[in-house]
Amino acid sequence: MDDSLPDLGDVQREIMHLVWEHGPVSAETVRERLDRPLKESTVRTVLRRLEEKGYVTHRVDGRTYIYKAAEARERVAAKAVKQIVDWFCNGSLEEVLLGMVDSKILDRGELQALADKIADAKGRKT
Amino acid sequence: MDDSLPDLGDVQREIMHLVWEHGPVSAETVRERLDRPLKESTVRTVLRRLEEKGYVTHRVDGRTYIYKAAEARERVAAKAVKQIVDWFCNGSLEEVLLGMVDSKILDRGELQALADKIADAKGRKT
DNA sequence: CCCTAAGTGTTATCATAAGTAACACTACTA
DNA sequence: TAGTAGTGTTACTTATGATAACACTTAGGG
Repeated sequence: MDDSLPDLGDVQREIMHLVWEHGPVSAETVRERLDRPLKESTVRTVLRRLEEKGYVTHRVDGRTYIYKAAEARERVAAKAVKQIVDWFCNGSLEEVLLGMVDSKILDRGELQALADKIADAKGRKT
Repeated sequence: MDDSLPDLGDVQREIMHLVWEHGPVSAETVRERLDRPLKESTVRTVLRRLEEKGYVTHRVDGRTYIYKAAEARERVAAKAVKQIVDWFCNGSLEEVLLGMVDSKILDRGELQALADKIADAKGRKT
């Protein structure tokens, strides 16, 4: 979970979402809340693989594994973004942001607002 | 090349880099510049697959296919970043940026500078 | 005290995709 | 006209994700 994009398939991502949203969960809980109708064993397999990859950890409660996220959502996202920026824009985050404006993903106003908000936040904290 | 992360393997990414850096290129040119020693046919296969995925297009020059990028680097990066932001941070780019600070990928100073630069650029243009 | 159910460990199948490449076909050019 | 450069087709291997069955274990109810 380090030097590559979040190598997560659809199911894995969905499950990570549940783990992030609903705090520590058992496989059964995950299965219940999941949209798609998966078998217990399937859910457990996915959780195990997520653990192998370092996305979650577990503790044991009685006989039950309780999984929790190993890292916050935004951190995973942040690393992924960094990876993209490094791969495609030589590390220039600015370039990516401008690319977003360029491809209408972000409009100038939003970017401006974002810049302001960040500038503000920093002003207060530093 | 739309609703998912750049689904590119290592070789594919390397080749895209060459295409982006060196403008329109033939398979042979790519092969020459590539770090790893790949056979012609391998390079052509990769280029063909990149074309299927919409990352490059080609025109024919004599008997030779000349490939060029279908989309600018920053745009591909921008879309990828958007995907990440949507998947992991409910579309909040701000959250991701703060996540980057949080995971020491970006320090507050840099973020500040970035915010300023962007604010400036906008000020000039809008 | 033993059996059942809940939960885990192990193992497997299938599909897709990436990396790698050989081989066959075709059409200029010397 | 033959060789070469370039393409089209096809293929093999490995990895991983989605999915799941089945076997094993143990705590708790009867």
